[in-house]
Amino acid sequence: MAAPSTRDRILTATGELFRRQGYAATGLKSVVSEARAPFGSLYHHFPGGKQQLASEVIHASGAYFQALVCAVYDEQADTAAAIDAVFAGAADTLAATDYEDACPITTVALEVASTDEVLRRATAEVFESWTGALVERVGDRDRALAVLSALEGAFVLCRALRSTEPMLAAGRMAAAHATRAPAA
Amino acid sequence: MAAPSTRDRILTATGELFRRQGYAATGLKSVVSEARAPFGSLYHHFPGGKQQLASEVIHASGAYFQALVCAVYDEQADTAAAIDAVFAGAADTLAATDYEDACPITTVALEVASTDEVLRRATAEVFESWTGALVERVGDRDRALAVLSALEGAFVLCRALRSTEPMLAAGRMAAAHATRAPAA
DNA sequence: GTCTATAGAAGGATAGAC
DNA sequence: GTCTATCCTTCTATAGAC
Repeated sequence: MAAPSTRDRILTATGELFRRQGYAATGLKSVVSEARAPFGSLYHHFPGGKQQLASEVIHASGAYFQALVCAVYDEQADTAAAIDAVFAGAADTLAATDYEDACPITTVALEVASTDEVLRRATAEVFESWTGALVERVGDRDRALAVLSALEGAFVLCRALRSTEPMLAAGRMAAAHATRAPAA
Repeated sequence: MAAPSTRDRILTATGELFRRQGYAATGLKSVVSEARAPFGSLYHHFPGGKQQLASEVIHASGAYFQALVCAVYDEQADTAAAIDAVFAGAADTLAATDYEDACPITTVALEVASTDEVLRRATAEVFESWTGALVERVGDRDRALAVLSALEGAFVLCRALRSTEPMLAAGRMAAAHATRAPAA
């Protein structure tokens, strides 16, 4: 494959730093240092500054994560097995990465929800896209939102407790719920 | 009631800022300004600086939130109604506060999980305490962690989407799960 | 389009008068 | 124990050479 462009390296580095430590704690100096790019290139490629960079990172990592989860999901034959596989896969990844590689946008989403309307909208678009993909698979929006809530919340607890236990517990609940008949 | 002490005003103000915008984005200058306290008082009462302040805030808001949730829970007659009441109450609070008044420590928990071991432990202790309170009520640790994951994740989605829909969907799932017979 | 240097504001923390 | 002034670092952003 071709070597990634400066712009792509900046996006990737920012995404990793956001996932690990969030939006406010991530300085643009650390970004260019991590991306091995000169500082000026950042404002050349992202004239809108930190906000534009964050907006693009949110959408890019959102799309990447959605593709990843859908790939795991669609390998399985039925809904229960698919949900199980997604939560078990998330648990494995957490354990294998020292609890760093969780949802790429949750931390940022919480930081900006009440402080930056542009970025809040970006995270909302990503969550809506994920919800749409889940609706196609579990059948209705109510169950899709419930399953996604379980996954997001389990990421929080696993990272704080440094344990995969919440992810596995949430997975059992989500799999059972997604295969139950919808309520009246 | 007596007027709150300078120390208490600092703790309260910090808790509100953390809940709204997180740890890294909250400057100590804003804290003392919000608390109407002189800057020097902060280091007089919290010689350990921002980390000590955050640690105390995490524990204090954690205890406060636990008491609040337990009070709502214990007013109900059975498990399903209790879980319903907690999630519905969270949804009402979110809508009434412009989606600002959510879990007081989630944002901070995610920010510090991979960057500050002292604070990560503080958030872990709080989550463990909540889990213990839930175990007493829903019967086992697996279901307690699943219900808590659903609640935490729903807070994330509700704040990002500015909708109570995820909280209500997660509540239905959690109530059904908490009343189901435990798996073998 | 790449890169360096720096401006101007805000960050955490400290000293010391009162 | 209250409060002001300040230190040094880091932040976002810009200017301008190459």
